[in-house]
Amino acid sequence: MPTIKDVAKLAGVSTATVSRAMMSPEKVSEKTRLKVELAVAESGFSPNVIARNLRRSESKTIVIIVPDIANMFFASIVRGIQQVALQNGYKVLLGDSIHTVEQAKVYMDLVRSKQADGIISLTAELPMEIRQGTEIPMVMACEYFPGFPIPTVRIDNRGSAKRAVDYLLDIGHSQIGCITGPMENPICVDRKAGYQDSLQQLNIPLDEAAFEDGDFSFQSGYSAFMRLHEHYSMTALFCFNDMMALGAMKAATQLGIKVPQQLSIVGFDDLLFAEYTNPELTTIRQPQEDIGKTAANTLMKILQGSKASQDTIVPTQLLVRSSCCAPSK
Amino acid sequence: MPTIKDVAKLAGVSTATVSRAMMSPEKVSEKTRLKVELAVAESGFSPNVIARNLRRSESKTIVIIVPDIANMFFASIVRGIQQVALQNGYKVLLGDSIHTVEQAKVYMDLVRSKQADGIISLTAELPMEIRQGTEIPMVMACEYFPGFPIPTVRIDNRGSAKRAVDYLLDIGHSQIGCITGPMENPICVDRKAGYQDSLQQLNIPLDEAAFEDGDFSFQSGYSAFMRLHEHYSMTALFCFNDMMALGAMKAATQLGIKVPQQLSIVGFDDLLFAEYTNPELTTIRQPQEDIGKTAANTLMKILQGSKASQDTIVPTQLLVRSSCCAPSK
DNA sequence: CTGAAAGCGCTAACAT
DNA sequence: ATGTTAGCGCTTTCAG
Repeated sequence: MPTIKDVAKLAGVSTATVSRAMMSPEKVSEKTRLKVELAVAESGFSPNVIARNLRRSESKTIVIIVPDIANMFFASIVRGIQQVALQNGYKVLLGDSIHTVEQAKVYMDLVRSKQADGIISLTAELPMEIRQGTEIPMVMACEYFPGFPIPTVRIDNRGSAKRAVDYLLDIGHSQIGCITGPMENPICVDRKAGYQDSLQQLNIPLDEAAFEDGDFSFQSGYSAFMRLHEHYSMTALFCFNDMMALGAMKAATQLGIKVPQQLSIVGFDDLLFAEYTNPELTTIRQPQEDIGKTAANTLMKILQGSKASQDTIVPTQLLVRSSCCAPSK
Repeated sequence: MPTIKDVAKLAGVSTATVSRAMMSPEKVSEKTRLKVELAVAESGFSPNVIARNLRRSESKTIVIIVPDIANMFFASIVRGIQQVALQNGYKVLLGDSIHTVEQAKVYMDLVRSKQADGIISLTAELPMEIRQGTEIPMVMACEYFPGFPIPTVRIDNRGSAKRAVDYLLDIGHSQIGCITGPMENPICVDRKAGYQDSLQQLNIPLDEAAFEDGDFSFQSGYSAFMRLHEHYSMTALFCFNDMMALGAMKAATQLGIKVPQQLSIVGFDDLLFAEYTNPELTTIRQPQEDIGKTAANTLMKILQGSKASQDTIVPTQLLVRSSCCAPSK
């Protein structure tokens, strides 16, 4: 591989001039710029970015931490991030933390060791160190943790959940089961509060038996419904994500419960497959790609040195499809 | 951030000794090693990996090129790759080529510019340059391109497709529609050949009307079925992937066609959701995580300088679920 | 507008 | 076993 020295020799100029011709062409005379360009082409030179990064002490790379790369929810967010990162000349490293803070730490260390400039975390399962403020440029998307002094991009989880349950109430349900996510997770606490807000406004008593925990996977939705069905009688079900909703739908079908005639189901996220389920899934749409883009833009600003970056709340939307109907009398 | 110099000063040794203490502890006396470790801890030193990489001219990073990050098929493969990469001390960069060779080239250039050591490509949409052998350490997974001198890890597409269609014939079908992928793609050509092999062995005449092209997306499966249904009468359908199968299933349901009673459907891939569709999808299982691991292992060997790396074919499996039954008479 | 020279932080001969 | 020294390839003052 040719280096900048080779190009300089070939063009009959100094390495400094070659560097300038590439980095800031306006600082170089038209004539020499052309000489350099020619030499670059002729030699097939491609700058060693590692050397450049060392010199400028930046890596032009950001890291995305996802808790589970197999969870389809993150794909579009990643794509959104990738888009604006690339536009800004950044590469994107994807790190799967497998729901462990140890792995998350490994990825955060990439910044310390100068392999990355900043982090976008799609999980709140992060080392506690960051509680007392971290020097690491970082933004969190979707999830958050009260007390973490980190800019976040997310939705109004409480309001969105209320919206979903309001809809079920509107069409006549009052026995509404709920499959939650892991309740250590603040967004799950919020969604549960939203569910409760909704019932309370109609003075419907809360029943702890209406809840079963899942972990956001298909499988957990399936088994949570099986448990729930044992001890709670319902005409509708609200699930904290689409994957669990699909799992629950399968369980119901297997038990001979007709959806939506005997059981209405509402999901959360609006994954790609949500309109291809049978019946099609009514759900709360999170603008995944937007969330990714916004998070990336926020990080870009931080990397450019702007301090005061706020949390942003992006809007959601209830998508009414055919997995719900009025309860049969 | 403290540098190796600071640590050296603190420990009262030379920078070389600090470096040795970290890289090859056995070359350093017990006593000084402890001094160094202490100094490292006290200063909070974390080595600048960029500098190290420059010096050693390697980046300990590999790049995965995926044609479409939103296609769920790739998630588990990526996870498999990530696992063995991490075990071998490599980071993983994920690049979405959005089905363009230009973007793919951008990612391949990361190797030239020393930002990455090697590539695993999950797409065959690559610059033609690599036809005449490339110096870039690279392996291809799932897809391949005849004439590319690159080690590949993939399945027997032709045999697997035949297997799927054989099954449909076995249970009594003979009018079998087929939703293919883009036919420029060699694996699609193979799968189509497998379909034909299957019919030919029973001397069933081939009918070009049985085919419609899709692009592997839900949406394309839906619309391909709508078109196919116009001009071809069938009792069974073979789709080149699960996402299209689900799209087709939705289209059939919408047309009032009962699955499987009036239409049996077989997919391909065994995505996570395949056993949560309604009815559950019979499909060809690709061992996605294994494919990823094998590809990564192959690349690791290449990076360690071993030349003769062969193509590997990993086995598939027909998973019989409830989306198929004998045709009604 | 251009060149000379000084490093970025680290590792690896080569000495001792 | 440890220290000295010379870069890896690039950017960026500082002079001219």
